[in-house]
Amino acid sequence: MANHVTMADVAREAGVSLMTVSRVVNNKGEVSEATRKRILEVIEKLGYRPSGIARSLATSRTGIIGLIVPDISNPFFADLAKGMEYVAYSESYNVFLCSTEENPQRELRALQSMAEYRVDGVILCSSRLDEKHLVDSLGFFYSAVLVNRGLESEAPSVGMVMVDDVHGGRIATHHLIDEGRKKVAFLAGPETSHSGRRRFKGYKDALNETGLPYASDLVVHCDSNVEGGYRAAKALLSSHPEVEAIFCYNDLVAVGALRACSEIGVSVPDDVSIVGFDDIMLAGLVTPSLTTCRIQREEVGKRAAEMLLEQMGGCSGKCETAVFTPELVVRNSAP
Amino acid sequence: MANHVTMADVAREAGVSLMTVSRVVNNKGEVSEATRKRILEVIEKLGYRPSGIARSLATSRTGIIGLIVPDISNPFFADLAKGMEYVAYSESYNVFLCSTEENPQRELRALQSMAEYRVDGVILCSSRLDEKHLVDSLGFFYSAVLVNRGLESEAPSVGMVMVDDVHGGRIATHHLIDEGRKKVAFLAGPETSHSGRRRFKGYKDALNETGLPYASDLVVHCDSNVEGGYRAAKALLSSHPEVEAIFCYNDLVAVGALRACSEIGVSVPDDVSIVGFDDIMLAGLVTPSLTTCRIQREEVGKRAAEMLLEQMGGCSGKCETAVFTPELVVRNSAP
DNA sequence: CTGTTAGCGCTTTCAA
DNA sequence: TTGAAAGCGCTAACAG
Repeated sequence: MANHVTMADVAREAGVSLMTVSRVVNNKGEVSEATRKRILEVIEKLGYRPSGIARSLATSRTGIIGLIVPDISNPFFADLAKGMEYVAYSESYNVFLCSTEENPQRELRALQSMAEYRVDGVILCSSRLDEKHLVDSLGFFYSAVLVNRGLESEAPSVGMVMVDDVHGGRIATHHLIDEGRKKVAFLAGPETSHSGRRRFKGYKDALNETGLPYASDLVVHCDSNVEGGYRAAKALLSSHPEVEAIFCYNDLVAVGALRACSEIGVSVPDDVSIVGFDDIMLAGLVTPSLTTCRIQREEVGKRAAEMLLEQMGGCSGKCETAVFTPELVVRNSAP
Repeated sequence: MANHVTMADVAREAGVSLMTVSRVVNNKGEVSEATRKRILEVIEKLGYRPSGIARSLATSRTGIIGLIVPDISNPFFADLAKGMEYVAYSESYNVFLCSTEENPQRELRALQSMAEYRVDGVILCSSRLDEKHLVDSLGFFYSAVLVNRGLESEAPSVGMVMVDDVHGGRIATHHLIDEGRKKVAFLAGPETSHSGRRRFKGYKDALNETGLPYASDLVVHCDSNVEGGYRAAKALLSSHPEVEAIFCYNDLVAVGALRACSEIGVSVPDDVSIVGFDDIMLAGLVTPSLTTCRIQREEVGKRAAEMLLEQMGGCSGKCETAVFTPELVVRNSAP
């Protein structure tokens, strides 16, 4: 059962004014020890809980940071969230997390409801929205940080934490080519993914730099999970058995590709070598273990939170950008 | 930049009263087409967003459901959250997710902040709180559903969704014993875990039923993740090399045990066989693949949300309990 | 040290 | 079909 005890009830019961109770509740201003103690007792006795809603309305501060991710069951985002929450909690903010199932509609709705709820700031990860919707939505927040999603237009007080996906795509693809593989495919993840596009650019750059031809039918979009990678790899390998290597959008997709290979009797890394992206825990656990591009996910999350807190703290003008560089982790799927 | 456009601004600009704007915003009550259109235009032009805070204060409804889990990076809870959110969103509730890092203090804080924010209902998963703190905290909510955590005392309007862990522990342990293993250890997970205690009961029941002796030094607590399982298994196997089988608190722990075995040259399942719990995706992906007890996680999440919505809907008295029965999935780690 | 007076932005009566 | 008044529970800014 919920409580309907209000501050007024406490004040009446304790025989003081609202303000005195408020001071005690917020540890603000001078209150004599005697009354403080009495009020505390009444609060306890009545089971009073202050209303965050009312307080927020009065102060126009919620103490809440919104965090929006495409899919919380992707360890990449779960780890990011962990880093971000760590910082937020240590500054006594609470975190309002929404997972949008890779669905731009849901993303829009999450953004909207956070705007309506007047969160103090929002961290938006790997947004799948187009530039216009994104900029419009961001306009409703005092401060915001974008993770892994650039902005073409100038947006005021929007921080950015980026991963150098182009670089990641390059080194991953180069690694495959250095092994002597000529036919390198790319399982590109969701079409809406901006990091996917940048990884694709890195992939193409590497092909160019080594004089290998680019073949658009070796690039296949897929869902950003094991199932998506499995399906895409199966289709790809059956229509293009000449493929010698696959660069995957992320580790989940790569694990799916691994399964597909094992199922159709293609040996990894002998017949086909595979590189993933992210270096989630799973990457080191599958057989063969996955060569991948490591991203310091918790650090990315922490940095995003710090940036947001700085922004909320004051100087709202500055629009910082932090960049994390992925590094290649060589394991057995592409030695 | 945030907006400070209020309903009053819209009313003034449109030359109508507050109420008329409110009616348009909420699609409630009769408003002439002409004024409705005009108001909508002004809203668009001014970039007005209603304040959820103010609305909640006036209506004492937030449209938010709180979800608290010990660790969102555990796929078990991520999947649960997915199922739960699916139902919540389809009823146009928003979900406020908090991950407590297995820390009872943080759990208490999450509960408290959700109570202060007057969420319409809360779903609390695998609570690590003791009975008293738990019952006290629950008292602040209109409605609540507990997942995977029983309550000894009677609590009004608290629904429960349980997994039959005792059964799971029994069948897992029996499976190991049926293979001919006599020395069966249990990696028990966190001491604070209630499902761990129930799985332990199942484990002991199975030993009893087959006349095997129970040895307390074959039961080791550990963190609920791969690292925890790895460490515990390593310690266990070095002090008790006679162990022939390990039942693990969950799949993450089991995967850690798998790694430990492989590292110290113990073959699974030849020397030691291993059974996990949950059947997360990872279970089918590691080598050897994991025998485990499957829990229909998304279904559990959905059921919890449905139960909460029913409770919020009306008849606050009834205190339902749903039980899900885990089933054994036999793979290679314990054939 | 304590209390009073105004709101915060919205919705809920009730009236026009 | 529209509006005015009151209040949701709290805090800011002054008084005393």
